[in-house]
Amino acid sequence: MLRAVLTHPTPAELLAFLREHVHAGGVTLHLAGELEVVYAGRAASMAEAGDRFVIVKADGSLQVHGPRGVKPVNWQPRTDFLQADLEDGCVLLHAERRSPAEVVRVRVLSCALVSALTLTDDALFLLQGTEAQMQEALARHPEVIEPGLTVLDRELLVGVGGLDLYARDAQGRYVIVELKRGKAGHEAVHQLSRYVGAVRPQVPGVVRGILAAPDITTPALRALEAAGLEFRRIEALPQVQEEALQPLLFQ
Amino acid sequence: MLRAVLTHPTPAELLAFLREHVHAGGVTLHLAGELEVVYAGRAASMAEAGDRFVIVKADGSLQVHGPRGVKPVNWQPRTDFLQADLEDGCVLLHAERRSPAEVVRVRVLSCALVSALTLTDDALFLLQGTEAQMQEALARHPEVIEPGLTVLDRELLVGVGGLDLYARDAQGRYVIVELKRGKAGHEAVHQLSRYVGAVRPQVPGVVRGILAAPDITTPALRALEAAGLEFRRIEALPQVQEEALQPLLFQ
DNA sequence: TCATAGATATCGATT
DNA sequence: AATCGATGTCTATGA
Repeated sequence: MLRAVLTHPTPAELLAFLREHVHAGGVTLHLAGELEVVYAGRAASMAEAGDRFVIVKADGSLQVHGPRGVKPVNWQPRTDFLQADLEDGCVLLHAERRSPAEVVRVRVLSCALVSALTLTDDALFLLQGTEAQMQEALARHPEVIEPGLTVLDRELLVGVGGLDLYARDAQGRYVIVELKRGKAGHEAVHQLSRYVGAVRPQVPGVVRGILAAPDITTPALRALEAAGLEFRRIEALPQVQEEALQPLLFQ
Repeated sequence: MLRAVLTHPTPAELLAFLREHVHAGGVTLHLAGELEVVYAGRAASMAEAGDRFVIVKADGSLQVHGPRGVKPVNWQPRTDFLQADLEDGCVLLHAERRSPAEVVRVRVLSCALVSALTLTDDALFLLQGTEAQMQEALARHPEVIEPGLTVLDRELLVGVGGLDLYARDAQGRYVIVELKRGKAGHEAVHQLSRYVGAVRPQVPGVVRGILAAPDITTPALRALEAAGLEFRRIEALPQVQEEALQPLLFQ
């Protein structure tokens, strides 16, 4: 897994190290030191310098981190071109991307540590508690939303975007359900409103719209009610939690 | 800047290393190896294992990276509690956060490389090309949007949310301008539509809504026209670029 | 603290 | 390639 590591290399040593490892298959590079970074792309440009570290992964993604926070100070999700050079006695990392056109240039003023790792590809991976799981749970147990509700379809496409749940209530009225796994805001109300407006002309009778979420912002609730739509608080999904937790036990 | 580095430490050596450096001031840790990660918090929980590396920064932020992508596979933006222990002969990193309650546990099955760096705090930093700059530019030169336009206000609050620009056209009609620095989509149309709807009842006469952006998606343009709103393509902001560059010189 | 909106958002699915 | 929707989005800002 560990291919090589150097502490306090000279620019020439660093350049040789980078050239040896940067384009080798499956290699992740980690370089810490005093760096100058320039980014230009999309609509913004940026310049920045200080104690930083750079990570270059095998897929060509590059990120420059500062002393704080999860978010990199500069990054490039995918590079079409990646090269290391000497310029004015300093190593220069140059990463380019087309479509959108972007450049990140990292000048290494001094390097304290550089390492090359071989990370084998992904391992098993589980995620639960997503909106997809919430949708699955409520499709199976629509009575949590409202007694007498029958689910007709999930992810039904209407114009642009898809309805989370398309159902019929006890009185036979069509019901459109929009799900949010977190607190619902304006955009959820507009989404639901848009779907209801798209379905109404296509079916006879009343079309109800229900926003189902664990919580809703106060202004969003006002907007929802003003639009004649409904909110259902989803407190818990007991069946789902048990089912979903099972895989964890067999880890 | 480089405090310490170890290759292939035993669990006991690794534990001692972590305990020595993890709570020292201004230290960033980098640990690569075979890791098992469990996250639980908010609405989701997740389990995941494989060749990974962990970065713990001085602010307590923790991120676990896999072989691909800029985004970490697991992370914790801020930790209230961070601790390293031995469990079943493996080092276990335990990071907790209250409000929201979240836990990330990293079990180190094997460690190839661990390092401790001291990154001094931030350096100079420049950014340009933001929406705020675009707003400033168009407020000064509203003729780019439309000849005869007079800007009345910027960031005017109406109910919830704020108008980017509030203006009057050559015929004296009120105009609401929504800006996007990139390609405008649905959400920009909904935002503008919401603002226009909020302002209309409060002023006499016609209220126009203009979405000003370098580009717009086809569905968004259809929605915009259906709502009786307008699109203005903003190709370039020549005056702004010069002005915006000035502060750079004095940084 | 809550609510809103921007972001070089990233990422995956689907057309 | 373009577009849309979700994200453990994160982060800044204002009420």
